[in-house]
Amino acid sequence: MSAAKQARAAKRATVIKAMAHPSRLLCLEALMAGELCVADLTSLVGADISTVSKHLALLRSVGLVTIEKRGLQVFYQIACPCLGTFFECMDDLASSARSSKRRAAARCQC
Amino acid sequence: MSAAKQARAAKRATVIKAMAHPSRLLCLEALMAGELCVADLTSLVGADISTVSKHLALLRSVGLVTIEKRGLQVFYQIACPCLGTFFECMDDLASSARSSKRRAAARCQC
DNA sequence: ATTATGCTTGGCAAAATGGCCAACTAGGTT
DNA sequence: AACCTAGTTGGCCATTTTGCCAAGCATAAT
Repeated sequence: MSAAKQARAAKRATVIKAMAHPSRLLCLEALMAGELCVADLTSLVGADISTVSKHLALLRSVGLVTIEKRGLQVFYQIACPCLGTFFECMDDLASSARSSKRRAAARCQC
Repeated sequence: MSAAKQARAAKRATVIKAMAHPSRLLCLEALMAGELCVADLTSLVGADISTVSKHLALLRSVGLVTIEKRGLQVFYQIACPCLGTFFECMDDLASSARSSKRRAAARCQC
């Protein structure tokens, strides 16, 4: 029983950890408007292309994005359309951190 | 423009990173059924109480939970009711990782 | 065939995280 | 006052994460 819950928590953590980085969130956000290749995402993030490639590989390994190779390029695409709503909810939390219970709850309208 | 997006991504990452650990997810999940004190959560997680206390402090620092002190105990409470839906979505992703785009998208119904 | 382009992978150093023990604080009890 | 009881905080070490460079790989162009 508890073992099953811990296993589930571990799986969830794997996916959530994959999102838990500014560069990776930036990529996810950009991809929500449509697919982009690695070069596009690299200029967006502003890091070395190898770094961005590894970030994307991580997102892909947990299923948050999928790829499609066309010619020399690799296009990354969002696999989970629900992220938008969730991100807005995170924004609300971020701006009401450490506030009273009532205020935080009021802001969260998911 | 891009600076604003990066700032937003950083804030989001702070909140999401706070969730990105099995023990913290276990706590959040348990708290969704109602408030619990640190001792309760500690036996649930199965780690040292000091470790759990630090996990909870982190969740609180980003506004995911709030506290209420009563007597000697500190009761932790969920601040963001939307987490349930999101977690289910993560479960779907976790079980369809590395699958084709079509399958992954089909499973995500958020 | 050679070269170029787009991306991935290996390796390494710096930084951040996680977990335990020990020490401390705040609120109750005797 | 002395003593519990419930949590928090500091310190330390082990592990993980992050990011750059260099090297490798696959596809396309010349």
